[in-house]
Amino acid sequence: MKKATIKDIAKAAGVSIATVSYILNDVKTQSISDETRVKVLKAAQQLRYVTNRTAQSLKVKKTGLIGILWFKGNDDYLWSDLKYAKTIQAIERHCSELGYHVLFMQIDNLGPSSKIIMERNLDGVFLMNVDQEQFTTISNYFGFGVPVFVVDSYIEDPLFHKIVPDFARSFQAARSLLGEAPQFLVMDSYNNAELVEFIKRQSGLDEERIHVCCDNIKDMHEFLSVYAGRPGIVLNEFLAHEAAKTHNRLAVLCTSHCPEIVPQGMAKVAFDLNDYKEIVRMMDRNIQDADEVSREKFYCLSVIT
Amino acid sequence: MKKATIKDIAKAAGVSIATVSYILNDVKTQSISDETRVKVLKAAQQLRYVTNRTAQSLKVKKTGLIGILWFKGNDDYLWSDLKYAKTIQAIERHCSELGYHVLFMQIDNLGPSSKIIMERNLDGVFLMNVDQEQFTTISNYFGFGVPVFVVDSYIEDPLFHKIVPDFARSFQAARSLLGEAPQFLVMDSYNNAELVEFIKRQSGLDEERIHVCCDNIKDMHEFLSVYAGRPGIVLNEFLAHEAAKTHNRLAVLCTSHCPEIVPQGMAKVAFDLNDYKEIVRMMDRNIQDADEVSREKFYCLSVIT
DNA sequence: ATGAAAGCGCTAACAA
DNA sequence: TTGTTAGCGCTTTCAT
Repeated sequence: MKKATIKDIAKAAGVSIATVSYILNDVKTQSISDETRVKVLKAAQQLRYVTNRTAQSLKVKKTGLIGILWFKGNDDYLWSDLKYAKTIQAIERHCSELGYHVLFMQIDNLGPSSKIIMERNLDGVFLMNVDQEQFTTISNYFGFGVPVFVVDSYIEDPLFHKIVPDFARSFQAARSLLGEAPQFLVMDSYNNAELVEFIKRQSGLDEERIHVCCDNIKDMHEFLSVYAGRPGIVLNEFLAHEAAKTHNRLAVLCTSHCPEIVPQGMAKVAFDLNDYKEIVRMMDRNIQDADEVSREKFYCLSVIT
Repeated sequence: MKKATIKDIAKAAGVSIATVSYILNDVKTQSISDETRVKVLKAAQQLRYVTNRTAQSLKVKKTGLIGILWFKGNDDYLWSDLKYAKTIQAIERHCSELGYHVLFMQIDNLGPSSKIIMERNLDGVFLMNVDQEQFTTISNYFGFGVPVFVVDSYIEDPLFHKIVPDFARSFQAARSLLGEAPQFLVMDSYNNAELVEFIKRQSGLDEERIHVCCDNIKDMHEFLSVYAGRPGIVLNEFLAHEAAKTHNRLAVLCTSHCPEIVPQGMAKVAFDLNDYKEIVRMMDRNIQDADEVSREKFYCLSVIT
């Protein structure tokens, strides 16, 4: 029970393989008589033909494959799993809409893993949660014209597109939801140190009023105890749950993309994962036009309140 | 800046492409002089050669691609996202160990989507959360010898391998952790109705003592109110959190694979995702040996207490 | 409107 | 030990 090829169709329909290819691909520059078109299509159906994308890719030098490389540093936090799970879902959904398939890979060191980009001839790549060092590693791994979009990293490198939540607007929104200036910030951690710094800056708060959460939840509660009864901002729904045990004047930025779990009555600001539709479209344009000029290299996931 | 091919290497090293192929693939049946081996390897490195897996796949008729098709019915529960995110992570990790790459796809209807299996020539497939109907759809889509492993479905079809948590043992464990017979069961829902029935049976409880959770959390609390103060079992950590608000004699089966979020002091039974190592190995064997006899078609994720 | 044929990059059987 | 070559399934140019 072997799979049918265009050759089989050609034989069955009594035409050449070129003709079959024209018809199956609906090539516009080629005119085909209705008669043969029907003949071929019928044969294709009977033989249960499906395109062999491997062969097609080899020929057209486009695989239709988008890679998602997820750097899973040491942190194995639930919030991080969920955030990226949601992100991956959004990316896959929109890639799918445009006919792309998604290769998913967790990596812990970019060197060997990033070979996948070249080996598999990925058309485009999403990099999630990479730090500066990995960034430089990968950036000289290829100037091969593969569009690379980086999620949750804040790096000034014109080679890459950057995607982050719209922190500026979300802090603003949080403040206005609180109705007063926040006194402190508790935030989740990122592999990319620059992003952490960027977030801190955006919050407008002094360093000592900011706590970056690591594995130890005790530290957070200790930090929070200083601000008892004061209003503050928490990044990510899970930390918000913890903080809610001792604080009630909180606004939470839903960086894990699960606004539904924020405790009732707590002010929340979410981000729009549907923005990935536009982002994937942009990647697609980059793929079509190798030298498409993309002015803007920063994409901010828009705020939902 | 084009990518180097074995042809380029051959030219650079002054040998034939066959020789290059032999060396790069370390073909055992072929003896190669140390001299040429070194020459070729050096050239390969200099040219930054990486295998073109597309071409290779076409030739050897193995893509090294494993598909994960995730049926995301209507339910878009957090617990479900997390459960399958964790599962996908485990599968990817172990596939990676064996040199496979993972194609990830969310589907809402199996017909068109499952074309990916044929188009991309997937070597193996994991199907997650499919119901009976989709099952039959896909099962006649191919007897193409692609090993298919089904996660969270309970169907008697010798064509597929089934993977489910070890419910029998986990109920047992839960009971003994409770120290007494559970009076009720609250469980998460699955697309696969048979699995739901199977779980109910395994619990050993009467139908009316079992509540299957849908979107409405109110229903659950209503159900629970009947059993105030009585011991019971909850499937999945998130529901456990809800239930914990009114009940304290609970044992939770961690079907979302996040035992770390079970409230302190609550009895919990988890499942071992590392079992996927063996499962993926089994799939690998099936791939190598098209007609490998696998006696056992059921895999139960083992219990951790 | 249709077909012949080259060739994408690779492997492997066969020849030398 | 090394090289020649056919061919995997497809697209596409150029003839017919």
